[in-house]
Amino acid sequence: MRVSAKADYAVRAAAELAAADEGPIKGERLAESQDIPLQFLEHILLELKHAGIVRARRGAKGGYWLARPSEEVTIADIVRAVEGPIANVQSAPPESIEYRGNAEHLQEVWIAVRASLRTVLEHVTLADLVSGQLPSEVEALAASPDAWAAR
Amino acid sequence: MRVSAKADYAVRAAAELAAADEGPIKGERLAESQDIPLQFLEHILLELKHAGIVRARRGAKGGYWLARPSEEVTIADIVRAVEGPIANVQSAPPESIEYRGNAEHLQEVWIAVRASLRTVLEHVTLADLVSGQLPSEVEALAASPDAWAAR
DNA sequence: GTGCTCCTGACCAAAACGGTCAGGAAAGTC
DNA sequence: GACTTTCCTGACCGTTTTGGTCAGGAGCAC
Repeated sequence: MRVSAKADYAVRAAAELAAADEGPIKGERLAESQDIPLQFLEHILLELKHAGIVRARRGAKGGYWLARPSEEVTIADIVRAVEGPIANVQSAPPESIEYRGNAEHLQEVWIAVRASLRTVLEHVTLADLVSGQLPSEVEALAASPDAWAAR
Repeated sequence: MRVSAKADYAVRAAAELAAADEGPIKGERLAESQDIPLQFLEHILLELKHAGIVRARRGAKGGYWLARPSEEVTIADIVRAVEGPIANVQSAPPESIEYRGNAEHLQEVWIAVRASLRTVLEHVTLADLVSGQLPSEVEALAASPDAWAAR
C-alpha cells in the first residue's frame, strides 16, 4: 500500500513535461528541476516511452515530450506504466481471487479499495496537476484536515 | 500500490476470529480454514497481538481471540498492524513531503489517495466483513461493474 | 565526423517478501 | 511433577523488488 520512488519520480517528470510549452526537454533538465538521479530517471522515461506516454528524440536539440496533450494523461496511466496494475493482492487482480469461509466478502473490499484508488488516480490529469485545479471530488478528499493527519 | 500476502492473510485470519462465537481458536484451525501456512500465520498473529488487536493463551485450550468486539476493529487497523502506515510515498508520509516546480500539487494528490483508501479501510469492520453487510459507500464502490474490470 | 542526447542491458547492494526451522515458555491434564 | 499442548520468538533462507550506477551503443544535428 505504498507509492514507490519510481512512481513518484515518473509523475514529477511528467508534470515538468506537461508544463513545458516548447520543444523537447532534456533528461538532464528534468532530473535537475525535480532533483531525480539522472540515470535512474532515464530508465523511467524509457518505460514511459514504451507505454506510449512520452516520446523522445536523440542528439542535439533532442529530449522528451508528451505523446498526448496533458489533459489526456492521467496519474493512473503513469503509475501503471511504471508499477503495473494498481491494487493487486499477492500479485493477482482482486477479481480473480476466491475467498473461502468467513473471508468470502473480502474480495468486495479489495475491489472497493481499487475502485477508490481509481476515482483519484484516473481523474487527475497532468494538466490538472500542473495548474493545481484538481477535480472537485479529489479536491474534496484533500480538503479535509483529517486527510492530512498521520495515523 | 499492492496488498501484500501478509495483509491479506491477517485480515482473513481476523475474519475467522470475528466469526468464532466461543473460546479461543487454535492457530492450526485458522491456518486450515483459510489455507495459510501455519508458521507464517503464527508470526502474523504475533504482530496482531503486539498491536493489541488479538489476544492469546498458550497450552491446551489455548488459542487466539479478538481483543475488542468485531464491530470495533477495522480493516485499516489490521493492515496497519502488519504493513505499517497506509499510502506512504518513498517510506515517508505524504504530508511531510515538499514538492518543487510543476509537481507542487502532487502532495495533494497523494493525500487524496490516502484519504480515499481510508474511506474504505477505516469504515469496514470485521463484523461488516463477516456478515457481508458492507457500509453503503463501500458497497457503492464495489457495485459498479466497472470496478470489477481489470485495467 | 563530431558532438549531443537518448537507448539499452548488465550489474549491484540493500531491503522486502514469503516463508521455514528450532527451540523455549506458559497453560492445562494426569 | 511429568507431560502434552499451544503460543512465542529469533534465526535463517531463497527469491524478488527497489533504487540505483556503469558502460557502451545508436540516432540526430551541425
